Amino acid sequence: MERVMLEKLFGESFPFWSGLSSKDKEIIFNSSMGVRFERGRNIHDGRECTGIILVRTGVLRLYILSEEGKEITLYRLFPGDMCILSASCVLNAITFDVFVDAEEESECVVVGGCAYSELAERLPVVKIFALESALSRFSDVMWVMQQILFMSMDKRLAIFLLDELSKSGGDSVFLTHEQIAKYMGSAREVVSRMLKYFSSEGLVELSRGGIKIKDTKRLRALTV
Amino acid sequence: MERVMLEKLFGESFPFWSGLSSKDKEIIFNSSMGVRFERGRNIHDGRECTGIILVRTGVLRLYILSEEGKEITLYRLFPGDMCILSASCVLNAITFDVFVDAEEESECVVVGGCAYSELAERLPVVKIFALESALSRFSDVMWVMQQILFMSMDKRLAIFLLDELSKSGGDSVFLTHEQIAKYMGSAREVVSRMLKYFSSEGLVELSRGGIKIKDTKRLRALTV
DNA sequence: CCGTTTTCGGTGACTTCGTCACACAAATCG
DNA sequence: CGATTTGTGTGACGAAGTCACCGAAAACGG
Repeated sequence: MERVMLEKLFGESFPFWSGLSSKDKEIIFNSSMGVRFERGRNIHDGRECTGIILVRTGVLRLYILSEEGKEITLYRLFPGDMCILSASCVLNAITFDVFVDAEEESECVVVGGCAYSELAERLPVVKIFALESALSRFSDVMWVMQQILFMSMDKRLAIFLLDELSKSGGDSVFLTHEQIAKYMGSAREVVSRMLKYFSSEGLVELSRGGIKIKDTKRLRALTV
Repeated sequence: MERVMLEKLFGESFPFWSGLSSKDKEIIFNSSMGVRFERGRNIHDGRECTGIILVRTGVLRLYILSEEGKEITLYRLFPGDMCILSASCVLNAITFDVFVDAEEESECVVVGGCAYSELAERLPVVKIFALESALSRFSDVMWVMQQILFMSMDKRLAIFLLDELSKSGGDSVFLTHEQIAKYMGSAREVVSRMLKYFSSEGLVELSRGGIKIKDTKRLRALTV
């Protein structure tokens, strides 16, 4: 990856970047590398400190994993997003394991956790940025948990579909029931059944691998 | 509250305390006050910035609340513990609402959020301490969530009872089924039923307001 | 092109957990 | 000592997750 491109990326991702000495920038540069992850590939499994991941293209998914293999998706990362929870050595206050997969083929830049950590110990702004980033993810996770724990399935699915719709822009959501279930922390059968109900009510139209939203208004009414 | 006592409390609670100037200490002193909360009283409801709460005696309970009134206990605070999530103005990265109740009559010292915030903006160590404290609570909360989302009721209840037992020291847990259900994010009936099952298996002995643990070994076997 | 394999979705039976309604006994209090 | 509050027991039910299995659509490999 070219230096100029990294410089730009870091400038956009790290608010403290412009304040760094060129020596410190060098430390970050030297421990960074561009990586391409193929679709489905596991990137981080909670054990070692993978480092800070900056997403340039594609989609990453963060999740927690039970002993029986059940996954709960915490959130997804899109181009421009940063994954701080994969840098466990920077955040030693974090003691639970998160897993990160590439949902789509993804190009990322990974900043070595140790290099970042070294800077963070010397420069408070660097440390504070990492902590605040992680903390704002805390809020995201709480939102997910409140959804799972407090809301009924129909409401959650309606919220999910409308949210996907607003992200993509079109009138269809191209995800399998299996994927939706994973993102929502539910089971495929449950999603299928609910979607079938939505379809019977004329809210959506189903096809293999895609859901066409027919009645946004009534779907939105479910979300309140 | 006397100055000497506060000085001691802050010294034990804030690792940065000894490094503060006497002027900064004064800021904290002036915005702190000892408060006594009666049992059952709500202390913080997520709206205003109550400040940092230091528990001297009693028990506080942090929880989230659904629109329908369902509560999920995140964790409890015992003497010596600090509640940082009630200082929302210090942690603007936190966007969800937590509620804090006094579970028992409790004596606390509340440090005004704004005063702390003022210091935190000037002194990185102060800010970093707040962020790291909050982040380590993130880990606690994730542990709770993993319990709720991944574990079966019998396992969770066994874990809970043994945990309470190790806290109190004796051979009995003096909590009502209602309280246990609240702490575990479940329903009273569910806890009652499971306890009755435990009792029928000879693991515990039930009485009004208390549970005597009879067979620690078999109870522990349930937790694996 | 066709046959095989993989992926995706549908379905019924069952389990677990939470909810609701109510009943009753122990504790508390005026 | 009677009335109220608090703690617990219980059955019926509902929502969601699990399991087993099936068939159709898509992808793949000769």
